[in-house]
Amino acid sequence: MSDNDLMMEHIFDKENFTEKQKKIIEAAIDLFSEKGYASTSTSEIAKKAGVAEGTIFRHYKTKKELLMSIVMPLITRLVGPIVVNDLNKVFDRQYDHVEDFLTALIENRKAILIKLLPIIKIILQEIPFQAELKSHIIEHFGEKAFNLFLNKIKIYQEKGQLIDMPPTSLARLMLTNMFGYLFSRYILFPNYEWDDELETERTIQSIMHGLGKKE
Amino acid sequence: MSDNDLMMEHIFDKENFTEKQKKIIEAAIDLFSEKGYASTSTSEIAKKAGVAEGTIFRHYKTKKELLMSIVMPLITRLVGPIVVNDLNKVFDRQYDHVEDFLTALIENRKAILIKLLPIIKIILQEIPFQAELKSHIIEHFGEKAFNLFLNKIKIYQEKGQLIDMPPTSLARLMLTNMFGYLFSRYILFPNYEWDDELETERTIQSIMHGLGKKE
Amino acid sequence: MSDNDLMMEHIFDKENFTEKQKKIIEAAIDLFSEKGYASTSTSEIAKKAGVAEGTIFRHYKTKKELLMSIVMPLITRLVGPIVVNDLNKVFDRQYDHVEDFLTALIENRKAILIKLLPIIKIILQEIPFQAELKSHIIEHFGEKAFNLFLNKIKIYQEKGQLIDMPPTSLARLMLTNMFGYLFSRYILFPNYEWDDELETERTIQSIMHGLGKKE
Amino acid sequence: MSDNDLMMEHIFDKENFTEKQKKIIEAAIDLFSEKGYASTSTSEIAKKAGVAEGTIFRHYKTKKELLMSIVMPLITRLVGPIVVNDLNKVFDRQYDHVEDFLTALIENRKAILIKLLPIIKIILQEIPFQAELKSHIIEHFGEKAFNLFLNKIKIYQEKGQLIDMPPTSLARLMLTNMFGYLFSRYILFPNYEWDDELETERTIQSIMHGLGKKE
DNA sequence: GATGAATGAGGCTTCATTCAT
DNA sequence: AATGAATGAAGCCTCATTCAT
Repeated sequence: MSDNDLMMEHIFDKENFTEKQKKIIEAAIDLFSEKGYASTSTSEIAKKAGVAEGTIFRHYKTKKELLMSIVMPLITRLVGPIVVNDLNKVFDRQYDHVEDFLTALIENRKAILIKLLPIIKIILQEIPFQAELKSHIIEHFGEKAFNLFLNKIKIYQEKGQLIDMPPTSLARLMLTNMFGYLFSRYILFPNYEWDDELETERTIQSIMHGLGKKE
Repeated sequence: MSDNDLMMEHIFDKENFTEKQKKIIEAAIDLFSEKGYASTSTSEIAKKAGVAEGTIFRHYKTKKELLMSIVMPLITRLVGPIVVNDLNKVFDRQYDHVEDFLTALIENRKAILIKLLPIIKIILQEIPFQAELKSHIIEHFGEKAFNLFLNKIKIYQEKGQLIDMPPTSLARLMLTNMFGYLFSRYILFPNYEWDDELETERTIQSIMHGLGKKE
Repeated sequence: MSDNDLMMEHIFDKENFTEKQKKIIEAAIDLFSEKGYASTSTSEIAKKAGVAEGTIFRHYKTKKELLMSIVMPLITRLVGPIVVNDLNKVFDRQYDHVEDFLTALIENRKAILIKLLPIIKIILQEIPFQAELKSHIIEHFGEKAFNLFLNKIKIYQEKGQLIDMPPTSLARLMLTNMFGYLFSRYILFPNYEWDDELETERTIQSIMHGLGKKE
Repeated sequence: MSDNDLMMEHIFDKENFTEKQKKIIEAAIDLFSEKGYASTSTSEIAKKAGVAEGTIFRHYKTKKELLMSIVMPLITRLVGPIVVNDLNKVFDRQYDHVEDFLTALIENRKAILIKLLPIIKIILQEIPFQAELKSHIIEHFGEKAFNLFLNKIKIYQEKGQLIDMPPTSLARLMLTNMFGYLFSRYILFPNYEWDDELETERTIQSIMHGLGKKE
C-alpha cells in the first residue's frame, strides 16, 4: 500500500473513490498547498491529476466543494484526537518518563504529520476566508477538544501541579507553545536540521519551568 | 490629521501621494486583508477607492506591485524596530518594574498595532506565495533583528538570567510566546474581551517561569 | 390504465417502450415544455426520469432525436385529424344544433387537448428553430389538412353560406379565431376561470356573424 | 441616419451608446431572433458584433440582462401606444373612411413593425420562460392598454355598435383577430405575397360582420 | 493625472455524448 | 438493457491590463 493510499485511508476512510478521484484529490492538495486555493485553477488541477477538467465537476459540484472535501474530514477525524492525546502526554509527563512523551509525540506522529502537512497548510491559509471552515473547526476542535483540555487543566491545578491562573489563560499559553513548536518545525523552517527529540524536550521544559534561571 | 493620514505617514512617509493614490492604498489594504490578495480584484479596489479602474495602473504597473508597495515599507521601516524594542523590554524587565514593560508594550504599541493589523494579516497570508516578500522579510527582520536578538540572549545567558540552552532554541521559544500572544489576541480572537494588562503579564510570567508550580 | 399510459398509447402507439423509456419521454415532455428545449439538459431529464444519464442515449442517439421522437408522432397522427374534424363541425353547425358542436369540440377533445398541451407548447416553441419540424408540419398539416379545409370552404361558399372572399383569406380568418381561442384558453390564461361552453359559443358566433350590431 | 440608427433611436432613446454597444445590441437582436435566446452564445454575439466577448459583459452584467435591455424598452415605449392607437382606429372606422384606418395601420406602422419584428419574435419566444418579461408586459400592456381598451368597448356597446357580450370576451375576440392578422402576416408567412390593404380590410370586415353570408 | 471602454486570456462550470462494465 | 464515470468542447463570466481621450 502506497504512502498516498495510506493518507487516503486515514483521512477519507470508507469512501469509495475511483482512481481518477484519488488523483484529483492528490493534485488538489498539492496545488492548493503550494499556490493557495484562490490561485489554483481547476484546469491546473485537472492537468496535474491527468483527468479532464469536467471530471472534477462530476465529483465536486464546485471548486469550493473540492476544497471542503479535502479539509473537513481532516478536522473532523484527526485533529481532535491527535491534539487531545498529545496534550495528555504533556501533563502526564511529570510522572512518566520524558522519553515516553518524546517517542509518542515525535515518532508516532511525525510520519502522519508530515504527510498531512500540505492539508494543514491549506487549512491555515483558508481559515480567514472560509466561514464554514472556521465554524467547523470551532465546533470540532474548539468545543469538544478544548473543553476536554480545560478539564484536564483544572484537575492538574487542583493537584497543585499547575500555577494559579484562569484555565483559559493556561490553555492559551500551553497551546501556543505546542503549536508554536509544530509551526516553526514543519511550516516555517522545515528545511533547517532539527534535532526533534531535543527540541521537543526543550519545548516542554519551557512550558513547565520557563526560560528564566532560578537562583 | 486623521487616523489614516497618520498611518500613511508612518508607513509610507516622504512619498507624495495624491488623494486618489491614498484612497487606492486604503481600499487595497482593506480588501486584501479581508478577502485575500488573490481573491481581490483590481476593479473592486477601484470601486471602493472611488477611482477609475485605469487609475490604479497609472500608479502601479501591476496588481502585485500594488501589493508590494503596501507590504514592503511596513517590513522595512516598522516591524524590525518595533520587535527589537519590545523584545529588549522583556529582558530588561527582570530589573525594571513589570509595569514599565506593560505600559510600553501595550499602551505605546497597541494603537499602532491595531492600525497595522490589516497589513500584518496581508503579510502573513502572502508570505508563502510571494518569494520576494519572504526574502525581504528574512533580509530585514531575520538577518538584522534576529541576530541582534540572539546577541541579547547571549548577554543575558552570560549574566545567568537565562537557562542554558542553545540561543536559537531560546529565541524560538521566546518569539513563539510573544507572537503567540499577539496572534491569539488580535488575529484569532479579536472579539473576545481581553484584559490586556493582565494577559500580557501572564505571557511574560509564562516565558520566564513556566506554568508548572514549584513545590 | 393510467392517464399517462393513455397518452403514450395515443401518441406513440404500437411502439414497445420499456418502463425506463416511458419515464424518459414523460420527463422530457415536462421539462421541454416548462423550460424550453434548449434550456433543458439531458442530465436533468435523466434525473427526473430516474434513469442513468447514459440510458437516454441508448434509446435516442441525440438530444434532438429525443425531441423529434416526442413531437413528430403527435403531428403525424393527431393534430391533422383533430383539426379537420373540428373544423368540419364549425361549418356543419349552421344546420345542426350548436350543442352538437360544443359537445363535440369541448367535451370530446378537452381531456386530450389538456393532456397534449405540453407537447403542443413544445411544438410551438421549436417550430422557428427546427427546420425538420417545420417541414413535417407543413407536409402533414399544411398540405393535407389545409387543402382539405380549403375545399370545404369552397363548397360552403358555393352553397352561399360563406361570404365572397378568397378561400385562403377565409381560411386564415377562421383558423385565427379557432386557434386564438385555444391559445387564449389553454396557453395564455389557463388559470382564468373559463366558462368553456359559453366562450366557445361566442367564438363561433364571432366567426359567423361578427361583433358589430345589426341595425 | 441609417435604418438601424432609427431603430436605436426609437427603442432606446436618450441612452448614450458607444459604437461597440450598438453593434452588440444589433448582433444580439439578430441572433436571438434567428436562433433563440438560449441557443445563442455570447461568443457568437461578440463575433458578429466584431467585439471581444468581454466587452459584452462590460455593458451588461449577464446575458439575461442583455436580453432584457433589448426587450423591455420596446414593451414600455412602443407596444402600448401602437396597440392603443390602432385599436381606436378599428372602432372609429364605422364612421370614418376605411381608407383612413388602412393607411394609418398599414402604411404608418408597416416600416417600424418590420424593423421591430426581430425583437417581437424574441419577446414571443421568451415570454413563457422569463417571468420578469411576462410581468412587465402585463403591467405595461395588460393593465394600462387593456383597461383603456375595455372602456372603449363599453362606450361603443352603449352606442349600440357592438353586440351584447361581456366586454372581456369582446376584447379577446377583437384582439385575437388583430394579432392573428399580424402574426400570420409577419411571423408565419412573411414571404407570401400579401396585398396588405385588402387583407386588412378583410380582417376588419371579419371582426365587424363575420364570415357568414346574410340572407 | 485621470478616465473608463475595450481587450482577450483564462476562470469555473455545464453539457451532450461515449464507453467499459 | 442499463449504468455512471469520463470526456473535452463550449458556455458564461471575470480579470488584469492597455490606451485613446
